[in-house]
Amino acid sequence: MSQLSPQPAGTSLPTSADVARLAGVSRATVSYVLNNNTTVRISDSTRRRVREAAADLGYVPHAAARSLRAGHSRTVLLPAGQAPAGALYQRFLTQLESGLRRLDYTVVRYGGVGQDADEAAMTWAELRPVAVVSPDDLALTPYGIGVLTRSGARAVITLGSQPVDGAHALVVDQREVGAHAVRHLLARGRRSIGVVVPQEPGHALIARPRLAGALRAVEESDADAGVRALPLRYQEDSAQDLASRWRTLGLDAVFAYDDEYAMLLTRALQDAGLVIPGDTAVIGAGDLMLGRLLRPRLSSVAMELTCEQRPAEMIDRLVQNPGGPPERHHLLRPAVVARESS
Amino acid sequence: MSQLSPQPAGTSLPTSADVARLAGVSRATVSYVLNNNTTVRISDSTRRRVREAAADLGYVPHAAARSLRAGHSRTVLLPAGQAPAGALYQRFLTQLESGLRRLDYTVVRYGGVGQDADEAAMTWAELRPVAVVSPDDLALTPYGIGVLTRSGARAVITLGSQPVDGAHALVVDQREVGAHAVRHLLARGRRSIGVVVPQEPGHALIARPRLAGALRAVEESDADAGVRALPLRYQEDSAQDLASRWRTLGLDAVFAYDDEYAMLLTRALQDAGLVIPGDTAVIGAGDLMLGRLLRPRLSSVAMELTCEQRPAEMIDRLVQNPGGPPERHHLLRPAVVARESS
DNA sequence: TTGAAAGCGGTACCAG
DNA sequence: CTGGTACCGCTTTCAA
Repeated sequence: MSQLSPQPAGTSLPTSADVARLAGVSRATVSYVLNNNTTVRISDSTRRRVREAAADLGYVPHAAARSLRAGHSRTVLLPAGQAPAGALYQRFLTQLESGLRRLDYTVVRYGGVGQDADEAAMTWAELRPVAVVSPDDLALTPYGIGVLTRSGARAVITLGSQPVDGAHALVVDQREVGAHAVRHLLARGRRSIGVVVPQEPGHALIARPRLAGALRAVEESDADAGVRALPLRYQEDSAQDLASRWRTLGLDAVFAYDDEYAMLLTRALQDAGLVIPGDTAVIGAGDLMLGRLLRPRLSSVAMELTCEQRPAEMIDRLVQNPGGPPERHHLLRPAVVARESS
Repeated sequence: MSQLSPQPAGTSLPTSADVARLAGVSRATVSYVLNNNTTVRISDSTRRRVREAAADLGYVPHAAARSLRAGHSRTVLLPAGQAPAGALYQRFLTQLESGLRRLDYTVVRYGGVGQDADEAAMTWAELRPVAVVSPDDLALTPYGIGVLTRSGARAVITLGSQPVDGAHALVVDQREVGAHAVRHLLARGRRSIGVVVPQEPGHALIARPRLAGALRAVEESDADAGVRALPLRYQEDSAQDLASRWRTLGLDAVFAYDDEYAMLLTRALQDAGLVIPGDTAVIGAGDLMLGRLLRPRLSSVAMELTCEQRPAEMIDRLVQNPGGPPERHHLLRPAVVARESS
């Protein structure tokens, strides 16, 4: 095995032709050897010579040339939406990414930048990705899906609350989070329920379905209960303002959007002299460790993004076996963790 | 302007030859028109015909073919390290990413997967990136830098605590965070200082330099003070365990690694009957909103990852103007926010 | 078992 | 102003 020695810091990287020349064979042979092509028999001595030549020169194949010739790449595109991703989603993406890397895909993340969804689809298509996982704040259209499909993408997958026709879907249904929270509060006998709606724009895409789910849960219940949206900014003064108006709102419970907003609001309510859960029950979402440190300990809707089949493997399957009917997989598993605050 | 109509869902994406045929011109002309090549004059009528043909066919250029011909791509590689990134770092990467996208680079994030740094460098080199920003948990070696440089990378930039010879560096010196915290505690008259060291492996790369900085700050001071490392897991029982031993440790202050660990530890100390900051001063890092909700309000080392020059623009400059001496830019701006806990 | 050669899709030179 | 054409680096028949 040749040493990885600092090559003559010459001009540019050697090509397979350079390797062939040094090994005294043809470029074809180099390709066979380095790709472990089994359909062709190469003598062991030749193999060794080629390998040594490649190592000596520090040969690195040119991915673009290879995929141009092959007609397809192993690129999976993960466009990041405009919104800064939450921790849960980040973790999911990171896992997906390393899962795909393990299956030997090249993961390309496209940073969100103001582009119309159809423009974006064309930009992505330039890379001829073998699969695309698109978050729903980019609202892929059927036209965009068509472009990507025709560009060679063997799987187009949307990730978010809304499936799109013609694409597979990893469904993250945030409505279920709101519904779980509200059902829990109703079961606890609460009837007048506030639902915090963060005013930070990045949260809108999650807040709206959570509120919708809360509303639906009340409608579906027999109880004579009501839900009210409570705008809140992630700032102490905003929370204090809301807390000071609390008694006039006549609420006996609140689903605080997530644990961070819940902690913010809880503190403000307590400072305003309200007793939790006596006067008002509070539940958050995300089941952060920090919520357990509150007094009373914060109830929360715990969430997991999981799938019976690992998403990376699912994508691999769809890529290897395209043409099937659109698949839907629900990823979000909410579960109420009842603690002291409700 | 032609409509974006659903093309005949035919076989595959058209090539520039198809566009040329439909427009009745040569492939060269198509290339000139679509790239707005200024060195060559094309009649307006031809331009229009080409543009229409391209739109009608839904033509999308093939990025691999283009960069093969060009000999280089506009790909910037952002390998993600093994460790799950913290919120600050995530935000930085996201900003960098969209900054680069705005400058028309294609950002490729490589998910961390168990590879030796030199192997990784060769894998990256296959993509012929124009720049690489490598986090320091991948410990790029001079050999790896050589491979990347010779593969056409016009800027290799390390991101982390340690600059590497031959590469530019965005230095994130976590030691300064520990130093700031400890200097603050010393100024408050504290002399026996604990430093929390999280036991979660993902935090080691940050925790170690923060501890080192804390030690250095004590050494550099005139005070007769000492620092002691306090292993802690991010679990209530671990914090309770530490708190129960607290009095035997004889500490009058603690730098709790970050605000989350600080909140965890604060709660445990208070539950154990200790008074903060009377018995023990506490300071965290990160300046989370939630820390302000604690009683006493949590002091913290606020951090910002900034640079007089936006990192994306800096990379662009290095790419356009390579060959200069290695640059070092310090990104981390720590600043103590003294509240009630210290 | 190996080599020669034809492209993959674009770009850019040079001739017309 | 436009068309023909060589070539970027690699894979893959087809012949030898």
